[in-house]
Amino acid sequence: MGRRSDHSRAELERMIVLEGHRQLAEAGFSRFSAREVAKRIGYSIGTIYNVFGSHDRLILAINTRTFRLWADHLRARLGSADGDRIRTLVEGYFSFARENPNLWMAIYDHRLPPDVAMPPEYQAERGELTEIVTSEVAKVLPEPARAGAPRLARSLIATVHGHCTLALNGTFALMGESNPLELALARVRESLAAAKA
Amino acid sequence: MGRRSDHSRAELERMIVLEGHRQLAEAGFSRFSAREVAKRIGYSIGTIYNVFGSHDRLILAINTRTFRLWADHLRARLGSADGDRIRTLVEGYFSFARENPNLWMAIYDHRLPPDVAMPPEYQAERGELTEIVTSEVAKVLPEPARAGAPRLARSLIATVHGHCTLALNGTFALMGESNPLELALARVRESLAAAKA
DNA sequence: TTAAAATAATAGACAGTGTTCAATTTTATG
DNA sequence: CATAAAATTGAACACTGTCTATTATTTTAA
Repeated sequence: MGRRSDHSRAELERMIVLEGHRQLAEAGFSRFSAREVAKRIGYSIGTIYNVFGSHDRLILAINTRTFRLWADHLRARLGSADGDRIRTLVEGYFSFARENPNLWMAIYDHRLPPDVAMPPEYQAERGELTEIVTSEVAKVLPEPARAGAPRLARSLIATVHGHCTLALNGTFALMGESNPLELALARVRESLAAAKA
Repeated sequence: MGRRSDHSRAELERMIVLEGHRQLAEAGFSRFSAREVAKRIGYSIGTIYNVFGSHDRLILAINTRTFRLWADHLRARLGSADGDRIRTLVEGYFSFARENPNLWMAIYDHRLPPDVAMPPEYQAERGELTEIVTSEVAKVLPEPARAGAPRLARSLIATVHGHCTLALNGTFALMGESNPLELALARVRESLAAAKA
């Protein structure tokens, strides 16, 4: 059959990503099924492969969307932030991950094979996220230290990421730690204080 | 058939874990196959399930072994360390992950379902690893701050873990960062310095 | 020594998965 | 309307983890 409804190709693509997003959020990375996505939007598995080409590229498209939602989440929080924007940033990192654990973890669960290229949109959304952090870090640093903001921002992202990962996968609970967020924030503050001096 | 060779049950268990370890190191978590493990040691898939009961418990057994090797790796490095034991620790964390990327990542790739319990040996090996770090952190802290060593150690593990994760999955390379290890070490030093003051 | 019980191992069946692709149906165009 | 183009299908393939009835061996008991 050919085009069977009023959906353009772009709209079909959106439908698949949207339903895929829903599925990934519900089932998690390991139980995600492209067949199930197709079934739920009333298409067959072949259509998914015509549009996305592979499982990897479908996941990539879904993760790109997650990145965008995550960046939106941070921007919204920063928009209505009181003075402590660094805390807002760390809390925003954690809260998105906690509110969307399967989606957030899927970003890091998915390791793309060497033969499949990273889509430009994916890299763009990812870049925006780091840009948000970098600009906030720069704001907090005194003029002479500001040149080091990008590098410090990457490092602070890694620091918060590590705390968030171990929080979500239960490692901190196993270690008897009940407040990973405050732990992460303390580390970030120390590093910023050191950069100021 | 019954026992067909001179392998005791415990020896068979070891054989499976050993070959599984090899497979996991080669293929990585997503391409790991219990069937392939069985085939390579000359047994059938059923035997794996008689011994381990499920895919999850096999992975758990393999990851337990990885934890032990990792702890050994750190102990060996600390044993022949010069004065800078903190650097040795961070470097040991990174070097094990870099030398065994698939095994190291598999530890965090594997999310065990809520219905399968964590084996005591798993938790024990994991505990030893954090103990190594905690004791080194305690050594570096002045007497009055030493009570906070366990909590700080957890946090520093998370910090280094985050840097190591983003290093191995290519995020740092994408961000243009070429030396994640030194970044991690700098953050750790800052936090230790802050704890001393 | 032989019979019974316990153990070990197998291989096939089942329901899934990602992937491919020839066949088919729908739409658009001349 | 006829034809070309595009979109969609679903069966087939080679896998996967999991379960189970069957068979073979070893151990134990009589």
